[in-house]
Amino acid sequence: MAQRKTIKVDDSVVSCCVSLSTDALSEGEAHDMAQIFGALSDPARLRMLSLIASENEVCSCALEEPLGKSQPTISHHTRILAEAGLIVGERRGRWTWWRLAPDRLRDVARLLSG
Amino acid sequence: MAQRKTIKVDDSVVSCCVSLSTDALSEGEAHDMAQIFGALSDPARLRMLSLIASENEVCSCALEEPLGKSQPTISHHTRILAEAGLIVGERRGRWTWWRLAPDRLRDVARLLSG
DNA sequence: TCGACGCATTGAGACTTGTCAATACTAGGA
DNA sequence: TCCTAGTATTGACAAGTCTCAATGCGTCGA
Repeated sequence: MAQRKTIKVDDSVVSCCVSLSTDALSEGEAHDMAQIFGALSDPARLRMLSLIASENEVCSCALEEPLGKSQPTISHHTRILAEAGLIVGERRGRWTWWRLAPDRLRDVARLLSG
Repeated sequence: MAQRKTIKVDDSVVSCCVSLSTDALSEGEAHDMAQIFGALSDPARLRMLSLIASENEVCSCALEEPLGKSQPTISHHTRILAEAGLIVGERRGRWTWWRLAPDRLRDVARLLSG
């Protein structure tokens, strides 16, 4: 089995070298990757990501109307995306602004194609 | 809103042009993408994919022992991966052989980094 | 200090998912 | 035609997820 380095970011494996197609994943690596893909496995969250990506930076309050979800639901989803390291929130006064975690999607993409 | 073409493969959106970071996803696109990521959101399925990728072609019977799951569970997971278009099964005699759907992971990767 | 506003958390209900025992299906060999 | 072996399907249960109403927590302006 080839030697392999992994990088832990926000308590989840992102990879410089981890890939599906090299050799068998450990249980731990599989668990961490599954969490990231789980965050991407909900239509509402994908649309949120898409909105944030296209606007560069979005206030939580600006997500309720286009998604048609209640405020607690939006908060729930932003939390899941943030815990997966996909978005980053910054509180400015009363508002929380969300933006994509830089290069994070690219890292995940590398897991698949690497 | 920019014009955009999509390709349907196995009843799910894979993209030549769909991307998270262009403009807002429709509900339909988000649903289809969520199905693919949902297939990737289970540790057992990720390890299955990894095993298949590293062996090039794997018999169903060769997945039970390394994953420590029962035969019906293995069958359940292979079905989900196949329905997401990530693996392809071929029956030869009594055995079913699984391999990665060519370039499918790369297509999904492009959804994220495109 | 108080009220209003934006967001987070809690609790509950409906729904989905992962798992396995039991059973059915299908192909090969005797 | 049987019997056996590899898979697929069904049914059931536990665990997890999505959603929203109600409530709590900070922050700003008056």
